[in-house]
Amino acid sequence: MSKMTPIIFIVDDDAKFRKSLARLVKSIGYDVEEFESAQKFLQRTIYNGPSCLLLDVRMPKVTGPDLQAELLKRDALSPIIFLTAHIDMNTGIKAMKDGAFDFLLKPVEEHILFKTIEKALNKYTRLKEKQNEINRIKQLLSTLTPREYEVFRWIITGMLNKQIAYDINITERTVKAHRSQIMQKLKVLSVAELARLALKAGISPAKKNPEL
Amino acid sequence: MSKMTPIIFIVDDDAKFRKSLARLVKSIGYDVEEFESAQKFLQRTIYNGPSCLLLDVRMPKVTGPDLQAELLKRDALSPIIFLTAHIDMNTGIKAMKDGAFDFLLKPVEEHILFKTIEKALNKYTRLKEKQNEINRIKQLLSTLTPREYEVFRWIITGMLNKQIAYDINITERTVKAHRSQIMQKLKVLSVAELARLALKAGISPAKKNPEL
DNA sequence: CCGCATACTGTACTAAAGTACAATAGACAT
DNA sequence: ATGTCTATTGTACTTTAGTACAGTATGCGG
Repeated sequence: MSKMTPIIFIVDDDAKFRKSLARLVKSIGYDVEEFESAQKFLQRTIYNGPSCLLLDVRMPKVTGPDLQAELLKRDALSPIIFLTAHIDMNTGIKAMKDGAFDFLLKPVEEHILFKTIEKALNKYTRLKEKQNEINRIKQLLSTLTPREYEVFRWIITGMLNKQIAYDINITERTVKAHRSQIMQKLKVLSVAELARLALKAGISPAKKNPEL
Repeated sequence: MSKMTPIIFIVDDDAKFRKSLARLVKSIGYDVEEFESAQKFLQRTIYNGPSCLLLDVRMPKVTGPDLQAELLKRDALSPIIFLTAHIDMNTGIKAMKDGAFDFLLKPVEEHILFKTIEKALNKYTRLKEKQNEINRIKQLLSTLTPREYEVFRWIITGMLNKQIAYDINITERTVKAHRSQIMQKLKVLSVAELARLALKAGISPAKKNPEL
C-alpha cells in the first residue's frame, strides 16, 4: 500500500448537484465517494491515502464548517474544498482562517475545480510526508525510558555529560550509559542529528529553572 | 526604541469613510495614519514598529490586493485587514490565501474591528520576534568566511572532523581550526546549539553528492 | 612593498565522548 | 522465586574534540 489511489470525497445534501459533481470528477479519472451528510461521512472508515473533500457549506444539522471543525480535532489530513451556492463572505473567510484549502462558488468552472483538486491532492502529499516523519520520530522517542527521555532533553541543549550528571545528581558514567542508549534507540550517530530530530518532533530543550 | 507605539494605517480612497474610520480607531487610543491611495502609502517611510493595515479593496489604479502583493514582495510584516463594501467572494478568498490577516465587510461592527486590530497587532509582534531572531542569526553567519561556512554546513550534519577533512581534502587540523572559529563567531558552545541555530535560519545540512 | 585577511598545517597536550568488559539494586509480572 | 526492565555505577581503554603555543602561503588594497 505504498501508493494508494486518490479518493475525492463529496459531502453534499443536494443529491442532484452531488451526483452531477461526482460524475464530473469521475470523468477525469478520480475515484469518488458520495455522502449525503457530514454524519454519514464521519461513519466511513478513515481513509489513509491521498484524498480531498468537496464539502457543501449549508446542510441540515451538521454544516460544512461543523464538519471542518470536527476533522480538525481529529487531525485529518484531507484538504477541504468548500463549495457553496450561497454567497456568505464571513463564512468563507472563517473557513479559510480555519485551514480550508479553498472556497469556491457554485457553479464551479470545470477547469478551476480540476486545478483545485489537483493542488489539494499535492498538499495532502506534502502534509502526509511531514506527518510520516513526525510519526517515525515519535515512535522512536516512545522507546526511551522516562529517565532516558529526561537525559535526552538535557543533551539537546548541548550540555556536557558532567554538567548533566551534576544537575540530576548522578555520576557522569551513568549519563554516558543513558546517552549511548539514547543514540542507539533513536538511531542517530551524532548530537547534531539528535538536535534536528528533536526539533522536527517539536521538542524544546530542557531548561534549568522553567519560568523562574 | 525598544517599545514603539502601534500605528494603524488606513488606505482607502473614500475620504468620508476613511476619516470616519480614522476617528473611530483613534478614539480607542491608537495612532492612525491615513492614505488616499496605495501609492501614497508606499511613499511613506517604512515604519519599523508594530502596525497593521486597514485596506480597502477597490481603489483606482492600485487596488488593495495589488498593494498586498507589493508588500508581500517587500517582506512587510504589517498584517493586512481588508475592508470592503462590495461582496466579492473570490477576491476575499484569494486575499486570505495570500496571507491577509482578515477580510471584513463594511460597515464593520466596532467591537469586531477592535478585536481584529488587537489580534493583528499581536500577530505583528510574533512575526517581528521571529524575524529578529532570524536576522540576528544571519548577521552572525555573515561573519563567516566562505570556507568556514562550507565547513559549518558539514558540521551540522554531524560529521567528524576527520570525515570533513577527507571530503574537502584538507587535514583534520585545519578542520579543527575552522571549527573553533565557527563556534566563536556564532557564539555557541556546542554542536547542538549550532544545529538549532542553523535550522532557525533555514540552513539545510550539506550533502555529499547533491541530486546524484 | 607592506599589512591584513584567508586558508592551511604542525606538535603536543587536555578534556570530553564513546566503548568494552563489567556489577548491583529495586520494581514488577508470571 | 525467577526473570526482565530500569537505573545506577565502576575501571580501563580508545577516539574525538578542543586548545595553546606555533608557522607558511596567497591574494588584495593602499
